[in-house]
Amino acid sequence: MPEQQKEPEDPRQRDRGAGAPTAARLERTAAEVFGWQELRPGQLTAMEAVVAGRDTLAVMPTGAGKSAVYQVAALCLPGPTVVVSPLIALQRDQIAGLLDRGGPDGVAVNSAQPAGETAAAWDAVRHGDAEYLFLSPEQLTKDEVVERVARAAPSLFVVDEAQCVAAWGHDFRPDYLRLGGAIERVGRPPVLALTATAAPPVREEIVRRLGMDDPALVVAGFDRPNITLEVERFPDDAAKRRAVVERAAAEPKPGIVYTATRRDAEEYAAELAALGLSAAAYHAGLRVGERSRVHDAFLAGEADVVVATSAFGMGIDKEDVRFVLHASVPGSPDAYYQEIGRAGRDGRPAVAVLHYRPQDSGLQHLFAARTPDEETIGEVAEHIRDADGPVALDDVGERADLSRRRVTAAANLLEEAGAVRTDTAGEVRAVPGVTPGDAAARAAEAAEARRRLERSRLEMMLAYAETTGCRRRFLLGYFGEPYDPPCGACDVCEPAPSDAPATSVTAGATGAGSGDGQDDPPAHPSAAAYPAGTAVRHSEWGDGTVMSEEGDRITVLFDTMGYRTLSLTAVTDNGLLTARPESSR
DNA sequence: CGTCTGAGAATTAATTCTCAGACGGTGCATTAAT
Repeated sequence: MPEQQKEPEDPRQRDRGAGAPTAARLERTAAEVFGWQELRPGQLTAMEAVVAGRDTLAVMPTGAGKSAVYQVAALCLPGPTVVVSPLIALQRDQIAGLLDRGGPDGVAVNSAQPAGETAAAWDAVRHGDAEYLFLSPEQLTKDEVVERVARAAPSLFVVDEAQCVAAWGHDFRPDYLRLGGAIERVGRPPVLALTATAAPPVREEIVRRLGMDDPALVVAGFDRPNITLEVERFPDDAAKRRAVVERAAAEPKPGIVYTATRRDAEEYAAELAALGLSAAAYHAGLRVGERSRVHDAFLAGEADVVVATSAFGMGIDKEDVRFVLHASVPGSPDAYYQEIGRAGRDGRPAVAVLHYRPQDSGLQHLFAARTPDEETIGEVAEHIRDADGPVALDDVGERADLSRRRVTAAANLLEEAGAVRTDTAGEVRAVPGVTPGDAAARAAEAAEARRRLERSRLEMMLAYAETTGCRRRFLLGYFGEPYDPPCGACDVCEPAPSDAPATSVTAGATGAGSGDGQDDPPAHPSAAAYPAGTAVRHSEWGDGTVMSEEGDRITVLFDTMGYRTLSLTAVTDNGLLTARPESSR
């Protein structure tokens, strides 16, 4: 597999005296303890940074390669390693994987295991018998847990599936946004954040929320050239449903079909089963037993197709998934790339097909529009002020009669708005001079900015569905990776045989002038003025950064407005955009 | 934002239509009732 690697950190890092011996030690550990004879370049780079004591953000597309980074690095550091993982099932898999490979012991602390097991886990941590301690972010909101972890003096703090910080932290699982505080409280060990998919603003948010200091960024193998990208557009629902079912039946197995609702998952699964396929639905409304049965059957190769909501995905460590179909458009390119990334991990051909009907974006629009109500934020602000000193969020929740989740989400927003601070004991207090009314208004403004970003992500997803350019270029551009089309593996660069007239020739494939109008337009003179990464200021939308360029259009991520695609002609004609020095950020 | 559902109306007796309201995704931890 082609492995691309970026090291924006100081290249001199490699030449430091300890560099080479560290690499050798890491490689030896990987081979002797885990049986990995070879490390990929990205893996080794990330391990070296971690062992050198540096905060590190690693963006790597496959599950197996990511875990190896902390598993090996941990053994070259003195104390235990804390691994924050979003799903208890994922923690179990990791611990079982360590056991299978004869690696060091891992233990977990969570609500789903018997008290005896938790007690044994803490014993193992206290006696230095556990190299890895797996926790959910929620566990780290408990003083008792934080104190026990701090006493164990961890030498590394890992946040696995770190995209959850940005994707779930704002509403669904707000304790993700409080991990930075927890890291401080357990002694501020070096932080390693791992994710398969993170666009630049998501990376920035992970770094900021976790309080990472001058982190090394390792991005490896972002493109997945063996996955063919297609979009099929449908005006009506019935035709779309037929196409999804037919495609799922026709493609080589196994595969995944993603739906927007639980109900759709059930219906598509039933239709496929009626055709004689081994198909099962998977969503969060199923009983735990049924979920693990479907999950296990898929991994064991006993199921042809799993039809699922977004609940199915993390922890699907299966190499030979041949297709990922979307029966509805997801809410962002981030979610889409994450989901199609489960196809073709073995490097063999796979296909990702988005079945697009514009009305389907309505549901995603709703999700992106939801925002915490100002009244709740105001109430929380008042209770924090009335406490007249540091107060635990649990107590605020009790007094305000609000769920812990809502209180935490509100407190996070208030903190972002500068109206509340969290102290070293994890308790919150009001910032003097800010009235609860002001606080709520500022927090609501922060929430509104967030909502705009979510909506613009959805717009980018719809733009992907409607683009007339290379789809790979579009997606990779969104993730900050320049790409020169044609890719030869999307429906734009290489139309499917059925709708490609024999005479049509891919633009640029031959020098012969057929005059078919496919020639690229001449580059706009000012395109060069705004390469990806350029910091710009818009007269109306404020500061932003150019994310990608395509033809005469550039896509800019504005700090408070989200993603916007601009016509360069309009930009230059009206003087809308000025470059600004990077340092003004 | 879009779709489904159920109540009630209208209307060629058992369907058809309309309209208001509900609902839609992701998981942890904790608690209460068996």
